[in-house]
Amino acid sequence: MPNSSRFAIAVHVLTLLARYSGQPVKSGFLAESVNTNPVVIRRLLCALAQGGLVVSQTGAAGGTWLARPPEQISLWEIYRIVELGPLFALHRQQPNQHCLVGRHIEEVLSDIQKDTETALAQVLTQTSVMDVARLVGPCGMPEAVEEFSVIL
Amino acid sequence: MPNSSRFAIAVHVLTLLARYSGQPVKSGFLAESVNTNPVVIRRLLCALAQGGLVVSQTGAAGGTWLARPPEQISLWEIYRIVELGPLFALHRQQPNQHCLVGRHIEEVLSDIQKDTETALAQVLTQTSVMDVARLVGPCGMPEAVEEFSVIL
DNA sequence: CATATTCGTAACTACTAATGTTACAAATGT
DNA sequence: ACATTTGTAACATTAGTAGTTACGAATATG
Repeated sequence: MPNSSRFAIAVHVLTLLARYSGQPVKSGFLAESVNTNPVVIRRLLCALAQGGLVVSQTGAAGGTWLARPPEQISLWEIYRIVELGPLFALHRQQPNQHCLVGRHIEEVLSDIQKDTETALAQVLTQTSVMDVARLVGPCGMPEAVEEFSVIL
Repeated sequence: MPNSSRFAIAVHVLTLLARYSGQPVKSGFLAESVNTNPVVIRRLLCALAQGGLVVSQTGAAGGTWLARPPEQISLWEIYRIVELGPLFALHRQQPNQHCLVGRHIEEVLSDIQKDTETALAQVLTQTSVMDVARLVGPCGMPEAVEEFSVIL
């Protein structure tokens, strides 16, 4: 089973930021929508900030917003930032170097790893955060951040 | 990204079986090449046998061999059998259904999941076990299974 | 038929990664 | 000043992977 759900959460969070663009959104609000702990969200936002996708501000009236227009943020960028490591792992222990297969299998697999990564990149590059925001529902209605906690 | 090295090990093992085709190969021999425990190999072979890629026989002079010519076994088949689950995970907890994004994000991500899986399949389908066996080294030299442990 | 060999599988341990949780310092608007 | 929010450390929990031992079942060979 695949490991982290960070990519899914990151897309979710960035989609929210796109829909509430212009306002600083708080980690607690995002956590409510994702249904997790605010610290989990802040950890993720920290990585996204270092990746240049969002900007955060501390203090009262602080929060996080997109660093760029959502049309210019592709899912591939998000994936690269939050999902460390390749699509499948190579050998944990080095294979037996006295065996012809053991001596060369890692390089062959490494090449295949690169091919799969390229294919994944091609797919994820085609979709932007804005695309996701539109798919989720009609965009442009500037709902207030406050409203949401009321509905909840 | 799946954290397991099962796919790498499976390709390694099947490549060995392709190179020693015709003979039943023992799990202990495969384990020596992979540099792990024979039980780990047998567990993997068990899955590959259920997936129809190999045949095993118990008892003295037993072992495992390919169920089909290696040209007819693609890496995608292997991946599907040993690497359970999609390329990236969705939310662990259900998102907040009172939020528009929370209500629809899973379906959007699920569609993207399918697209990435299709792309991965296209890449991995292009390579067969025979291709890997050839990349690893000159094929066709029917080395005896015995020789290997001597070299070791 | 008896025996040695090998697979299939259960049970247990060790290790690692992901996630949830609490706590608190630093920053910032009012 | 004070309340609020981020950034981050520390720790517990859970799940998945892999290594190991053990043993029954199957099977070739003498």
